[in-house]
Amino acid sequence: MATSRTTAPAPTLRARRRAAATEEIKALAWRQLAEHGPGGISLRAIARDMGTAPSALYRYFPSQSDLISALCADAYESAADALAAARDAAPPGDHARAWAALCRAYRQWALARPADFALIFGTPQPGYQAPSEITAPAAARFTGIPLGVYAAAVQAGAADPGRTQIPPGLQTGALWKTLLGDRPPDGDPRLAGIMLSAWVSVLGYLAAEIFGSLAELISDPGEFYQAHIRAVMLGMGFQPDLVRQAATGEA
Amino acid sequence: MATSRTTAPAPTLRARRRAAATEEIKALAWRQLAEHGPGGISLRAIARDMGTAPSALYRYFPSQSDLISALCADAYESAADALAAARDAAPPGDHARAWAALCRAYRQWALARPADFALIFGTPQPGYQAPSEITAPAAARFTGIPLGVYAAAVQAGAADPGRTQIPPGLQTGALWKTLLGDRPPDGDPRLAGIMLSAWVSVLGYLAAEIFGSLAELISDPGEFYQAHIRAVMLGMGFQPDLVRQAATGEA
DNA sequence: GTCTATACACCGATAGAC
DNA sequence: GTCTATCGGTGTATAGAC
Repeated sequence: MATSRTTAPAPTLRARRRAAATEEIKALAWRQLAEHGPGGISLRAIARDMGTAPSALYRYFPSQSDLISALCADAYESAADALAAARDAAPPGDHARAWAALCRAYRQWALARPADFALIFGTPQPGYQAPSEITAPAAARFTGIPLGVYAAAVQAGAADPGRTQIPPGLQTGALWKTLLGDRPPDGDPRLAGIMLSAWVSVLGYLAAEIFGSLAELISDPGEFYQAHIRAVMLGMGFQPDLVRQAATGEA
Repeated sequence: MATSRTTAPAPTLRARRRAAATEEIKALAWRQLAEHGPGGISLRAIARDMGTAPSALYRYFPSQSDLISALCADAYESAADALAAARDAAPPGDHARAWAALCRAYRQWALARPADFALIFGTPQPGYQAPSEITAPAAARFTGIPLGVYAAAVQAGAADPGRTQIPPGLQTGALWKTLLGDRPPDGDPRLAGIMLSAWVSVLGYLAAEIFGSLAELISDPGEFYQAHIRAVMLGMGFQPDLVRQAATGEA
């Protein structure tokens, strides 16, 4: 154990090489994910592309499941980044437009990275499920963004939870604790339930569009998505006139 | 071609044996689907369970894709049966309760047969997509049931499309033609769009619950589903007082 | 028409030499 | 850390007996 006097985090060239290899593995896995879908991630193919032996990869990821878990976390981070960017780019005062922008960014992200979307929200892979200790932080950041936008909208009076029929006291899952832990429920306790119901409605549209069950039903998905968002916003208690003017602009 | 004077459909013991074998293959495939998820359907395992050679199965299904297509059609039929049963069991006059019963049956079906749900609404399998000439009829029957219930509710005055923000003229996909072909749009043209938006919201909840992205967020999925259904019904223009009394009973 | 037998290429994972 | 070799598994396809 006597390598050096300082136990400070040395750059450790070895560690850098290892991190680079790990990133290369994930990048190639991500390409396979996009091309062949989840379940089409082949360690052998990755090794072939890297010019190494398949068994060498097991030094970086103990199994294929661990590799996919890492991809799941990255996908959540990617989605959260897209939402955060849309939130920050919205004009500060218009909360209804901010929510609509969030929904648009959500769809744009899902359309741009359908494999990531499927990895997170689609059919779980047969054997494993993403260990929540890896996924949970990224998932909490992802879900926390629309929650924050909606809470701000309610506080500013752009949305009124009283116009909904969502009862209070619905959220008691583990993730809500990490989600709302440092933010005491000073507002309406129904708020999280309303947001989650709406968020799930948006997810439903995206799943239907991206997984294909919507293609033969409608001709203009973008226009239909706008209408769907409007309906969802009304269900959340947004002011109807704000909804009407917020959901314009390309979907 | 001179087998007999009558070209009438003889029972043809051979054909019966073939049909029985086909059904056995599908049953075993369905079991694998439930146990190992889509993509885990192995022709070799089916052959092993049947005590025959793997290649023998190719006489019944030209490829694995055709087998899965058959399963897709069966899954759609199964879901449509569940919805139709709920519709027919509902008290004739109460249209709001009929819609809520439809949603409950939808969830019950999805929970009872998650593999079928994933097969139809989950991540599409990498290589093939279900040929619409096989899937479309069953899918049309499935989607037509909630559409009929909602149309009846609107006609009876239980729901008012004018309370929504769904614009008309959204539905122009191929399936809508077979869906509404024999039923001219005598009613509100927005009707189909409203129903589809709501149906997709319901699907979103089910996808989130069954695919696992909802588990760590809420503790009582059934109660949350009820609340979600209420919100969706409001978005469809159902009378609020009818919504309040319709969405009671176990979810 | 039906089935058996076989060959091919691919996969994840492991053991052990270097 | 990387390699070779190997195991058991898979879907696909073809040849040929009955």
